[in-house]
Amino acid sequence: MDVSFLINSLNDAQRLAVTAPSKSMLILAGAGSGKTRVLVHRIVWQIQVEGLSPHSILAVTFTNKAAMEMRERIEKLLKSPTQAMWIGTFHSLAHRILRRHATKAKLPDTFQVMDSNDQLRLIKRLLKSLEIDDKKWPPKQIQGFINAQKDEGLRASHISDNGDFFLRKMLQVYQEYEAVCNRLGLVDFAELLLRAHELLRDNESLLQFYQRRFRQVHVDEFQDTNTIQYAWLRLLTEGRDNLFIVGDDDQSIYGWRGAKIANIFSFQQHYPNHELIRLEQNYRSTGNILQAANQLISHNGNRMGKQLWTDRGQGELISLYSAFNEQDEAYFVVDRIKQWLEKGGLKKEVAILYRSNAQSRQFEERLMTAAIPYRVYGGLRFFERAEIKNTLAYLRLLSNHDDDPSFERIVNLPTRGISTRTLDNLRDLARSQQISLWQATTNLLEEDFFPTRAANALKKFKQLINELAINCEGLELFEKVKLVEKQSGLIDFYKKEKEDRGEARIENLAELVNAARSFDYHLEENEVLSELAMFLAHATLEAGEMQGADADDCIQLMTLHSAKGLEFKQVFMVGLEEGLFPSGRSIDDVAKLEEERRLCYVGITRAMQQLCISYAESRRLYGKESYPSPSRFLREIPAECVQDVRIRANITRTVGTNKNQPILPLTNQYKAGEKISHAKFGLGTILQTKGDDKQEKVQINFYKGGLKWLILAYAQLERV
DNA sequence: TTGTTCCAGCTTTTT
DNA sequence: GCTGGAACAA
Repeated sequence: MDVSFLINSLNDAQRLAVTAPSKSMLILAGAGSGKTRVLVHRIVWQIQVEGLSPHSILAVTFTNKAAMEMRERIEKLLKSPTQAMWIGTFHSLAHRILRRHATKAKLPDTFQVMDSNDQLRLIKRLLKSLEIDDKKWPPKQIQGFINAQKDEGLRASHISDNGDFFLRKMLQVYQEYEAVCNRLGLVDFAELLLRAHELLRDNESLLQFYQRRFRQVHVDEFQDTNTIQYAWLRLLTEGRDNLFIVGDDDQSIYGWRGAKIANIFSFQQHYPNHELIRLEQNYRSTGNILQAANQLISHNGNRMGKQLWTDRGQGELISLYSAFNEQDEAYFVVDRIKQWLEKGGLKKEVAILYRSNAQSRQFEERLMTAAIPYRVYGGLRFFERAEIKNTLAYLRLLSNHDDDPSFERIVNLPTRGISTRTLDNLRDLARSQQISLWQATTNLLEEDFFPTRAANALKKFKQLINELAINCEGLELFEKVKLVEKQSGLIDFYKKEKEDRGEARIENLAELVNAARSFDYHLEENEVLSELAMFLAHATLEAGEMQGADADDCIQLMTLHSAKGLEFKQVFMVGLEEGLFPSGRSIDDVAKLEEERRLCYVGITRAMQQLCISYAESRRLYGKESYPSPSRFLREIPAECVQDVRIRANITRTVGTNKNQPILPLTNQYKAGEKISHAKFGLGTILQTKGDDKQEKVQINFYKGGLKWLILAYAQLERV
């Protein structure tokens, strides 16, 4: 068979990666170096040349969008459908496995996934019932704590509080939270991964089954994997030498949500036979842009090392604009956009990238007055909208009466006269008897516990849910959704809202019916679940593309984070000021600062033709005027790549020298619960750890000094 | 049960 | 300086 089409279009490094014989591979793929292309061609190569069945291929991504894109590109190249191939996010694959082996995973068949909002609500409720002060133990922090532990593979029972009061409470909530989730059949995002890992770890035969099935495992954006995700990959592949990972340590920007660049280094140890290939030829940007990016990122220590290059010439210089204030900055950017459009450029080729969402407003206002259409990324997503979540809560309650978060959400929505007092009674009983709110309702109604009014209201609610269940029987999925929207009273409820607002909500409800109509899920073997339950899981795992058609030609506004993976001919990177970018919260922490620098690197490398960087000399922030100094990153970009747009700024831009970071000694790993002593702050207990080994940070609760994050390498801690 | 007022908090985001 | 959530009054 002629497979030249698979390799003709590739450069040498890409071809090596695609055609290497089966073994573990690490592809260090720089920005714009054709990483997805390599992944896609590699998979098709394995099928068409190595003769692998699509059935035996596993490909893991981080976002649903990336997974879909990969599947489409493979199908296009392969010219045949790929249903048999497992391509998906870590979470959706974990979910799939858990569905198939729910019992072995100690989950009820009807288990449902809850999103972070539901999780937070559940934790808040838990704190109330445990009578824990949410001032001292903020729910958000507890949520972060629980998720961080799960990301590390730790259950509450694995962690010892060592007598630390603060930590003990955290653990108590964690433990209680685990119990409630188990009782209610609810699984949060981190739990999906942890469960899936435990399932394979503890079931030898099952593990062997999947090891044999997946002859090749591919991972995209490997630098974003966290501990448990990597552990899961290791279970499936270690010793089998069949793990193919693609990543870029310089584009790791998600450390704050558990991603560990160190996994790349670990990979090199755990898979000693692996081959390392660097993709350094860039097909996206001009020479100037790449030179700036290379120079900037060279200020980071602890890199795998990589130099992007292009054979396409230097291109235009990078523009630098020093704005008087944030309004001037927006004015300038929109002015340049007008010029771009006058020269015949398209709106969708232009992106404004900022560090924080709050910065978008200035640009929106100016674009609006200039009557230039734009699109802001990152708002609420479809399945996260209140009206959608409310409808889904009804549907969830139909499929699982014990789903407390859903019960809480809609028991009095639309209002049906159920007071907080009544609800408190329900919660008390549910808590003391370890039953769900639904069961508590049933029990208390039987006992004639409530005064008539409350009792009637509750009966009405129960009756409504039961009736809905009966009426839904035998209906198509979308008819169920329609019926629930109508009979629950939600539609009438939203009709009463302010006109435009209510109308938008009702439109969304109609859209939900459409989503249900077009939802086609082919049940696989072993999957006994109803279509409804699968639809609900789908809604949680894939909160939905942010709305607005891609086809629309408009200016793109987004954070630097959400720009990762995208490219634009004209990029504006705005707000390069100390305290904003790098963020003020990262300035005195080496690891965080390096992540900010990587973020800047990501921003620069989004630009294909023109990059324009700006900063403001004065900026209104949180109601106060501030006078930030220009970002340090500006000094790390070589002067010869840059031109000042106005004679104004006189920041010194020197060709950055490699600040050779001292090689810090490898530090001891601390675990939550360990007691330590610090020269200045005294005694304390470790709460959690974060970051890579040389820049590992620990959160410590000091007996005297309170909560602190310290860098282990500098903190000079001693075990007690 | 709704509307008002007060107050904290304020990077980044996916699943 | 704005927002969302919680506490409170009518």
